[in-house]
This record gives sequence, C-alpha cells and structure tokens, in this order.
Amino acid sequence: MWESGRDGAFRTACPVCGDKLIGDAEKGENVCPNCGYTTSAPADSGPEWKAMDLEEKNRRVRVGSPTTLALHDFGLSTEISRSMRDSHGKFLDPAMRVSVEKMRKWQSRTRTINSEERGLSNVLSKISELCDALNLPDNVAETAAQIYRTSAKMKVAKSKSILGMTAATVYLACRKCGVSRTLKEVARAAGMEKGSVARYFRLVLKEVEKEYVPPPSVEKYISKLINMAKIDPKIERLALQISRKTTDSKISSGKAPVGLAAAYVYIASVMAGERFPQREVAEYAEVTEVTVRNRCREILDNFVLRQEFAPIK
DNA sequence: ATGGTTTTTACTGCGTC
DNA sequence: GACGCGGTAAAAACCAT
Repeated sequence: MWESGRDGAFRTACPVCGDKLIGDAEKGENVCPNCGYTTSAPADSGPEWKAMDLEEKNRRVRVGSPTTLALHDFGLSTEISRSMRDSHGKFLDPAMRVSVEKMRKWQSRTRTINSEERGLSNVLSKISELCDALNLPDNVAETAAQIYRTSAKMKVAKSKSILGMTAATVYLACRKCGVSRTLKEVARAAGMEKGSVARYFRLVLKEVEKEYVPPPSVEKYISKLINMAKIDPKIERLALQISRKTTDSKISSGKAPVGLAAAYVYIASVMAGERFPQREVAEYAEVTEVTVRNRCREILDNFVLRQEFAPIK
C-alpha cells in the first residue's frame, strides 16, 4: 500500500508493480491493470468494501467448477468409480457390474488414457503453475492454454520440451493480452535460459499465431517502472506526456521498449526536480545504465524538451 | 551462416557532496 | 573518497535474411 500523492487516499496496491488494483467483483479478485497481477483478495475501492468480504463471497459458491480452457477436458469429465455401488450406495447386481465395468473401460480409453490428451492436461497444469508464479491474471492463463491447445492440434508441440512450450505460450499470452512481462521475467520464472524461451516463442509465433504480436508499449512499461519503483504518480504523468510527444520518430525503432521507458522515467524525474538515479531505473527495467543513457541521449538529441513539461508544483 | 543493429561489459574522466 | 553521470571501444546478443 502506498499513499497517493494528491489526495492522500489509501488504495490497495499491486505488490508486484504497486499500481492500483481494480476489483473484479464477478471473480472476487483484484487485478492490476498494469502488470496483470491478480489476488483472490476481496475487492477494494471504497464504500463497497464490506460487501465483498469473505462471508459474502462464500455464499456465492457455484455449482461445479467453472468451465475453463485451462483444464484439459474443460472440467467436464465424468468419473465412474470402482466402488460398484449405485448412487444410493447400494451394491450393483452382477449384470449391472459387467456393464459398468465396460463403460469404465471405454471411458478411460476415450479420455486421458489417450496419450495426446494426457500430455495436454500435463502442459495445461504447467501453464497455470507458471502463470501463478508470475501472478498473471486468469485471462492470460486462459489465453496461454488456448494457444497451447491449437499448437497441439497443429502438431507444433510434437516432441517439444514441455517447459519450453509452456514458457513460450505464457509469454505469447502476455503479449496478446498487453501485459507487460519481459521475456526475461518469464524465463526466470520458468527456470530457463532466455535464449531458449525465445526460440520456442518464435516457433509458436510463426507456426501458431501466424501474425506478429507486438511487445507491450513503452507507456505500459513506464507505468510498470513507476509503480515498481514507487515513484510519485505525477512523474508518471510527466513521463507519459513526454513519451507521447516524442513517439512518432526513429528513436524507438528496433529499441527495446523497456529501455526507452526507463529513459523517459529518468528524464521525467529530473524535470520534476526529483531525480531518480539512472542506476535504479536501469535496475528495475533490467537493462544497463548505458542503455538508459543512450536512450536519453537520443531523446534529448532529437527533441527540445521545453519547460512547459516542468512541474506545476 | 551472415551481416547489420542493439545491448552489455568494462573502463575512464569529470564534477559534486 | 564515494557517488552519479557521460562517454567510448569491443564483445556479446539479437534479428532478418
């Protein structure tokens, strides 16, 4: 939790990047609009606080699990138990027993016993694990699951590393959902080399997604950095302002958005008279100071940042 | 594989506190 | 002296071809 600069009101903040969480009443969770972090905590935002406490939430239990793409059979499978009793707990007569036995056999044949399906459910659980580790919202996990499903269908996932496919689909899902997670971050959470995640990612992008999915915008990263570093939101506004006025240019082509964002944050901080060290922005952005400096130089070489951007105090 | 581009590594000099 | 900053050369990583 931090105190907002202007009105001094307390808000529930994202523990990952510090941005204000938005309550999703339907799911009873909070989601960070910036980095995509989710909690199962009750929603915040003012007056409705009490209505969303645990008790209230528990009263709204649903019947059966929600159908979800993250379960290999959409959570709709039926189990036929071995107990040989009917629904009232009575034992079945012998004739019934053999037919139930047949049903069970056939069902298991047509369901997860199928190696394809078993592999699928395996990967899907890995996907949700990774998403959990990265605190990603459900929609990203679902998107990742969807991507993996189609890639399995297209045989792209055939004889590929499960971990690699998992990381790749999760990263692609982040990009599709506009959630600002770095390849580096995903790779770290998956315990993989950045390079090999990138290889799987390119594969999936090319074979499954067909069209290019752009990385998160500079602005997304600016917000992320500001919030991670707990910098005053007024500097965020300034940084975004400068960034917008200087986007349409060659200075951003081919450059990593995070590095640019770091530069904007740094520039904004000095313009606001609250200098935030390069070293630290660079650290949060997981780039080098040199990169921050280079981006700064390019911005300042190509634009005259006038005093109108300066703080109004 | 290759070549062009970007990022990192490593190091140096300068001013300030 | 430590720190923040700016710069550079060369190595490494990246990307399209």
